[in-house]
Amino acid sequence: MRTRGGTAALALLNRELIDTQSPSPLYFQLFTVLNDAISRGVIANGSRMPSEKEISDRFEVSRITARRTLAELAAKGLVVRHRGKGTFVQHAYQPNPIVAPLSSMMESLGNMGRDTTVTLLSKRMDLLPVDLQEVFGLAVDARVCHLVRVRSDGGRAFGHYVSWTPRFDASTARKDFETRSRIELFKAHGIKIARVEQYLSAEGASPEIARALDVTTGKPLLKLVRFSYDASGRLQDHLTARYNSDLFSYKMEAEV
Amino acid sequence: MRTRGGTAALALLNRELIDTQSPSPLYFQLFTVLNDAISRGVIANGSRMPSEKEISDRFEVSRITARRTLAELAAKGLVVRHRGKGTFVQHAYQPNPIVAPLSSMMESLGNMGRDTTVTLLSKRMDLLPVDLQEVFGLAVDARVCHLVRVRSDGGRAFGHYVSWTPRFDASTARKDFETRSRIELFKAHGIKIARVEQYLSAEGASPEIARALDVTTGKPLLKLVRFSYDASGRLQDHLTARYNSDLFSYKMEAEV
DNA sequence: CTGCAATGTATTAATGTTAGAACAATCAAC
DNA sequence: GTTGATTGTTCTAACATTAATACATTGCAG
Repeated sequence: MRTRGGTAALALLNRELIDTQSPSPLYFQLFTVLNDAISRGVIANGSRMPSEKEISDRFEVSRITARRTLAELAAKGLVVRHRGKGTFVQHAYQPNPIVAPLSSMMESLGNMGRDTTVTLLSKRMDLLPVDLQEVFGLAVDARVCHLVRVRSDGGRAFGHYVSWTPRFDASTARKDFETRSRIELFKAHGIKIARVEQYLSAEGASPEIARALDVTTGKPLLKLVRFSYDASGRLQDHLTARYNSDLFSYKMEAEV
Repeated sequence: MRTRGGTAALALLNRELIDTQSPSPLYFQLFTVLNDAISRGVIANGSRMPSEKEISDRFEVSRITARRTLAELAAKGLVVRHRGKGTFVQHAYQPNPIVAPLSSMMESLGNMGRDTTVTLLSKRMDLLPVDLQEVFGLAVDARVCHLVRVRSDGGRAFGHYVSWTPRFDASTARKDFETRSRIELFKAHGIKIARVEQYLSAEGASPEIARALDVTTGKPLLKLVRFSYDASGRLQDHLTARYNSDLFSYKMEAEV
């Protein structure tokens, strides 16, 4: 029997990763597994993907399903397929994902010596959503500066930010929100933050955020919610950040 | 026209939350949205759910799909349905989710004055997975103490822990892993942790973990990976924790 | 009781998912 | 060239999802 070099990726694929009982289509579950493996570089660029037969054997699905999975990856441009040869990863992935220190003002520190850029998706003076009206303690008809931004590294968006800041006004130029750091902007508007409170959790990508981060709807994202208060205890800023955890994670170190 | 009190929950439901283009069935996307809202107490216990017609109008789906959504919730026991009356939430949900301080040894502090319990799902001397062999720097055939535990609060599992600890041995009683804190166990085995390194990200629930945490496969979970080193820089413990973020989140406060 | 709103039930139909099977075309190893 | 592995193509078939429509049954307000 010939051993054509084998498929290293195969060893990483496990029947336990998919669920026949889930209402989500099998081909899509498999797509998610392989897509993530490629995005994270677990299956290296240029390497051969498992064949249709290997996938169908390994995961106990029909060849049709295995085929559909690879076809979706090919449609997305992550792999190329050649009759008689096989399926190969073609994806200039980011070798090391961004690892940001988990500090109080992490968003601004997200650079970490990296050349990240911010894009302003939307800037409006808007009514607060119901759940924030209470915490801000403003009039229900108050219009508050509402920003939606995306942070990218090497052309790939990894963070999505939604913020509400009463003291920001319409006067600030769009470009300032893309080029100047958040701390600078706070200073420029006379905002002095004395205390921040942050919550970390996970959330599936809504269709809107999935579009902005170029991921599939429902993909698990790391979610950070930050409340920034001034010395008098008044809420000055509310930020909700969502991160593609294939490209970004928080790191924390401590001496014990 | 009569106004039967209306459905408060309706205001919280947004067309933007579902994606017609997603391969995931619409009824399942809607189920996820409503299930989460009930779990988090956003839709209060005892309150009326939106009717089939309200859901189908609001989300622009057929009544069949809206109906299927409510039927799934009823099958799971979260709501009860009465012909002519409507659908009502019946779920003794946890009023305040656990909010743990994000500190170095957070897992042990997860109690926070709460009465959480640990269940040991599995305890084996096992071969290390490939990706950990390198970081531990042990022989490939070394058998390492491998624990799988679940932490619950009020009968509901919120955290799933997988750990690898070379210095733990077969002698320790199962019960010790459920009753004694991790720090105590480290001490008892002569392990002195000098430095920890932690990474936070998000991950969809695998079928196995979904079962342990009683959530649907693919549900976004908060993931923490911790490396614990001794004074000589040797890795003494590796922990992967996954949290149901409906029930648990990390909190961080800082004076600036 | 009447009328409306809500859930329960049924039918038809278009489309998508999964499986099994057979065969064709391409590539590389021998 | 022969052989085996791989992807491409084409069937059939069972089942699930979603929609549109109609009608029945139950509960409640008036």
